[in-house]
Amino acid sequence: MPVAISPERMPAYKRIQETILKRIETGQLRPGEPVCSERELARIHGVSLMTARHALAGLEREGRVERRRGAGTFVAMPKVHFNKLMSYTEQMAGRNLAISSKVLSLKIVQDEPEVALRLSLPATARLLKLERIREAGNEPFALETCYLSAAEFAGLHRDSVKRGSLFSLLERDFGLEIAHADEEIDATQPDPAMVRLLAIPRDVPLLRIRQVIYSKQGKPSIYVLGLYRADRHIVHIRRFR
Amino acid sequence: MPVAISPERMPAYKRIQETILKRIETGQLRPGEPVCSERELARIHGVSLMTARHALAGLEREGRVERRRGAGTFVAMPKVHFNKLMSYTEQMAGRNLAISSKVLSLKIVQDEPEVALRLSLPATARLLKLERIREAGNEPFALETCYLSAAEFAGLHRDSVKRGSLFSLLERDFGLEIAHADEEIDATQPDPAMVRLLAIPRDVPLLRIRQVIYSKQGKPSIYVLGLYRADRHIVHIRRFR
DNA sequence: AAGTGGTCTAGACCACGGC
DNA sequence: CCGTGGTCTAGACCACTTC
Repeated sequence: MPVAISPERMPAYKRIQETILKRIETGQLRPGEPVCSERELARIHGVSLMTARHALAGLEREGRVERRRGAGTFVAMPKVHFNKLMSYTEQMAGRNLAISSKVLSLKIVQDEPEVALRLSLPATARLLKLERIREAGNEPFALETCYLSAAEFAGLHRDSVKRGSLFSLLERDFGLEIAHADEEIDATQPDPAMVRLLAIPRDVPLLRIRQVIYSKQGKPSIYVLGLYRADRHIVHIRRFR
Repeated sequence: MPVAISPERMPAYKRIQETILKRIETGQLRPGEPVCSERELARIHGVSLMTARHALAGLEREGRVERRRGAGTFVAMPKVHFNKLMSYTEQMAGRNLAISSKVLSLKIVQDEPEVALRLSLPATARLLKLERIREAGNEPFALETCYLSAAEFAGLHRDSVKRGSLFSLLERDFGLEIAHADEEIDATQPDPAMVRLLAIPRDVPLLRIRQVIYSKQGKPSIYVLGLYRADRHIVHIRRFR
């Protein structure tokens, strides 16, 4: 969670946003209920109308609030998070499946130049390669292979990876700020090694998802190759016209 | 394309946006080049600074323009359209493949209640069902089955469907305004009928994409079940943290 | 130093919605 | 009718970038 900056040097419009967000998050303000009007906010916070407007307009852009001319401003209905980048751990948290993962290997490789290129690194760069089996209820569901710059993420050890989510580890220990990921999805027939690893019949196709995960600075930081048994996984996305 | 409202009753900030957009689209203003500053715009259009600001802020939200404090406002780099909803025809337009489609059948069905439910129609509603083979270079690539409310889209005939994109047909002849689509992606083994229809080997998996396409009014209007040979299709999406 | 965008004021009129 | 959000003015100071 981002630490709140001292409210001293925070712009007025942002202060107003935070007080409203706090009231939404604590449940004092429920979805559909009216938020203070622009004029009320201006009076309460001792700012001009334009500033109060700016605050509400920002919240509307973020989808937290809905504005209806002539009627007022209302807390938006709870967000459905579309196209949200989540780790396997996070995705499974919503279900009541006992999810675990098994580290197959964590090593440094230098012979996968095509991956290095995806990460905008020189073809000869040293890469951390992490292979994991994802399981739910002790049944293997997927194989995920992550690649990271060995130079940038030096000090990543098998022990730290074994417990908990890689995302939160990288965010906490390496200050990585994840912004977005570009994904390519197709499907393949499992090869014999995959059939054995995932303990699946030969005729279950695998969803293959290649992710390049970018930091807020726009740097490609992680490359993930995931193979998911297609009879147990569905990808949900929303597209816009 | 939305018809331009008479500029008489158009807000000043919107007029300013349009003049800038026109200069971008005609190539007078190229990506990376500076747009007039707030102060210039205010002077040129005879409006206050806040109004000029409002115009630029809107363009920035839409990703048309990039603002850098202390430096200026610049035309944004050409948009990469992520998570953009496009018909098969539109997707293929970018490639230099001769794409065509063959209508297998267009009929009215009443025995697929699960589809009716996806369209928020009563289970017994009559549905238009359109089955098409998509081909590129005379090679079959995909099977797409579209469902629409027979009541709402009465008058859709085989002849009109045979030429051109279904999307543009519905947008033009039925005033359908498409807003977004929710997709589910997984993969399956082709059954014998699919092997024959697509003329593929048995071991090529199929990407299965189920789309519910919504109108701007929020009504689910089209349901599409697509089966794409996975060795010839990749789905691209962007996810956000 | 000059110019830019970011924040802000203290007002104004309009169009729209609900009562 | 009154209150709401939507647009707009004519200024102001600040932080920042570029030169």
